[in-house]
Amino acid sequence: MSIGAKTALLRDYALVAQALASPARLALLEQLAQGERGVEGLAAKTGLSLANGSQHLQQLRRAGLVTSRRDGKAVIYRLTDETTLRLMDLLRLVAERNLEEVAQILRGLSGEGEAPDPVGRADLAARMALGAVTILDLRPADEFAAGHIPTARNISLTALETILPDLAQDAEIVAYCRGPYCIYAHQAVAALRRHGFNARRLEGGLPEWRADGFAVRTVAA
Amino acid sequence: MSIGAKTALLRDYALVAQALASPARLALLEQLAQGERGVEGLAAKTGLSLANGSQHLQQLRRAGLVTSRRDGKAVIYRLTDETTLRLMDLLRLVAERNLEEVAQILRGLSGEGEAPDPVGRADLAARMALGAVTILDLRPADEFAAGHIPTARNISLTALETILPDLAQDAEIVAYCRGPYCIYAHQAVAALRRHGFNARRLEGGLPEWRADGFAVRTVAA
DNA sequence: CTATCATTCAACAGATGGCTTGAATGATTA
DNA sequence: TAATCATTCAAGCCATCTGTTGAATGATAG
Repeated sequence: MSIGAKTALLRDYALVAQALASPARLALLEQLAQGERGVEGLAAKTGLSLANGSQHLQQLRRAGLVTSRRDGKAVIYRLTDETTLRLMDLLRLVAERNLEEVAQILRGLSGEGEAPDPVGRADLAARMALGAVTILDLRPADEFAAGHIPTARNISLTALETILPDLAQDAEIVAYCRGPYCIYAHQAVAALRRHGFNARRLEGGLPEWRADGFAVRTVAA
Repeated sequence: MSIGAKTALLRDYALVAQALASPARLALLEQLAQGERGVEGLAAKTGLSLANGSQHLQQLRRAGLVTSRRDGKAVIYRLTDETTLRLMDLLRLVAERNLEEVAQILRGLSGEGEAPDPVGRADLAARMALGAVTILDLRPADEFAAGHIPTARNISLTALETILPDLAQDAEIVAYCRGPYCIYAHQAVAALRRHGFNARRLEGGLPEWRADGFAVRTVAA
């Protein structure tokens, strides 16, 4: 009994890790961190087939990372709680520190120049109160509409060049996207810095900002 | 390039999760959290065959969770850093909150009575300064010898009954073992409370205590 | 009550993971 | 230099995981 309890516990803890152990499921979780969504939307966003996405979602549910409810004929999935965000961020942290390939990819995203340290979320909130910061949201328009940092401007990476004239050369710019796995903000910061702007990334993304209790604005549908 | 970078990053993050996704490897990590060890010792402690244990350890190394060095003809493994402890604890937290089986097993370990909240580590340190607490270390003697909380008494679960007369009925007792996965402390607390003692678990175990920077005593060999 | 539609299930093929056995490595020690 | 010893490698077997396809479910809308 006692010896079996330990085994059963380890098996269950491993089940949670197992749920995180697939690129497809991590992508689903990143999407779910933006807000709840139906199966079809999630599959489309992550490039999975419908049945495959559904199966991955069920695996996440068995591990307790997501829950689902019915809304009409659709099934809406959402993260069970924000602890999952911390798990995902720790996975990234360990990979970044200990896996050479990850460090190399991230260096590549930042271009030749050194990437400056990201801006802390409390830090950004303080600067926003002073009104002295330009915030760029690099996510697709629908995710921006579902919730974004107040005063942030939604812009795609490809359209970034076109708004350069709008930006004051001495402005302080902070870019963010989905969260710690998202690379758009890295690339945007690299591009802006190549043009001489003072740009940095936000630490984490919108989900982390929201989890910290900071204000989120939505666009009325 | 850009689209491939995202895929590669997710694959690497999943690799870290994959390393955690096996009961055998979680057991190895729990052991390694007590201190560095050779392959043979780790295999013996976790009940794995030598070759199998070696393969699991290599998988952990590929994911960057452990590192190894040679010492004479032995290979000594150790945790890369203490971030792994946080990952393991989060896995437990999610499982405890969201998986019914886990909650049920933990309730079973605590016996009929409600288990009191665990004692925080800073809390215990403060009480120790007042000298008003009895600390029990439930781990095997060799792990106790490799490092334990000062003033703690090493006692096995089976021998616990024999020391009951030593304990003052009104003493405050705090029990701990390997870490958040260890069940000895749960069981010891349940047994002590059945006998009317005021016993609680320490939050986490020795590795977490050490990671928080509190003093650890070792027994000279 | 029937038709519709989003989601899930079932069955399959291919790939990967886990454990065992026996041989190979590579640093030490005699 | 040869022998020893802890560890790792290689090969094989079985189990599990992944993604696909087509059918089944179950709630809504007509």
